[in-house]
Amino acid sequence: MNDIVNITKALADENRLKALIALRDRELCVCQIIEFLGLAGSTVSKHMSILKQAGLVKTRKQGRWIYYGLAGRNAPAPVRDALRWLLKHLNSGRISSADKKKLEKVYRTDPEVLCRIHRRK
Amino acid sequence: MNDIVNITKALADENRLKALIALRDRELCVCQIIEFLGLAGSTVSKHMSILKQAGLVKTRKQGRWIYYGLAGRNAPAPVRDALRWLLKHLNSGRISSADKKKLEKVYRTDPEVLCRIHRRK
DNA sequence: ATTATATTTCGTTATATGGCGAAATATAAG
DNA sequence: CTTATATTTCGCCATATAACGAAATATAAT
Repeated sequence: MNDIVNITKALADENRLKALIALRDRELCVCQIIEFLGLAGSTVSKHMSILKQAGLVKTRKQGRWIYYGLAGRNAPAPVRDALRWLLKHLNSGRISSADKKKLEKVYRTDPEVLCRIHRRK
Repeated sequence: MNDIVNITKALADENRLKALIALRDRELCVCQIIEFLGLAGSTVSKHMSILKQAGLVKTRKQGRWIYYGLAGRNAPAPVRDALRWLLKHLNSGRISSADKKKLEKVYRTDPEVLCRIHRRK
C-alpha cells in the first residue's frame, strides 16, 4: 500500500508531472529541468528527489551533471503502469504551447550554457 | 492537464484510496464509508467530494442514503485507466487484514444500523 | 593541491490540506 | 405539517508541502 501511496503523492504536483513529461523522450540534467519549470534549483532538486524516492525516475552522473531519466523496464509494475498512464494521457495535445516551446528550447541548449545562466542568478 | 492533476491529487491520500478500494465490489453509503475509514462524517464527506470532483466516483440517492460508486464505463479515459491502475495494483494482497475485516463487517451491516451507531457519537 | 561548479540540504515562510465538531441543508418519515 | 435524519458545509486547528535563498557537499577541472 505504501508504495502505491508514494507513487500517487509523487504525481500530485503539476510541476512534477511536467518534469516527467519532459523526461519522456530523453534524459535531462537538473539545470535543464530548472530552465523548463522556471523554478529555483533547490525546489527542482527536492521535486526530483520525491520522484526518485517513489521510483519514477532514475539518475546517472556524467561529468559535472546529474541526469534524470524515467524509470526503466525493470521498474516495479505499479511504477511502469503509472508512467504508462501518465504518458498516454498527457500527450502533446494536453500540454500548453508555451510549455512545448520551453521544452524545445531546453532540448536544444547545451547544459553548459544553461548552467552558466543559472549561476548568474 | 488540469483533469489529470485533479485525478492525481484526488488519489494522493491514503484514506481516499481506501475508500475507492471499498467501492470496488459495490456501492456504499456515507455512513458505511465512515465506519470503514473510522473518520468523522464531515471528513468522509469532504474526501468523497474530492473524489467526485475528480470524476472518480458517482453518486445516487436512495431513501435517506446517498450511495457512492466507482465511476462507470462512460467515464473519461484518464479516469477509467487510473481506476484500472489502482484496482490492479491494490489487490487483496496489499490490503491489511484489519482493513479487510472492517470492510467485510461494513458489507454485512445494514446502513440503518450503522447510521444509528454514528448518530450516537 | 586549490578552485570552480552542479547539485543537494537546510531553514524559513506562505499556502494547502486533513481532521474534528458544530451548524446548515435537503428531504424522508411520521 | 412537523420531526427525524443523512449528508454537506463551515470554521478552526494542526500538520504537510511548495517555494525561495543560503549554506553545505561532492567532485570535476585546473
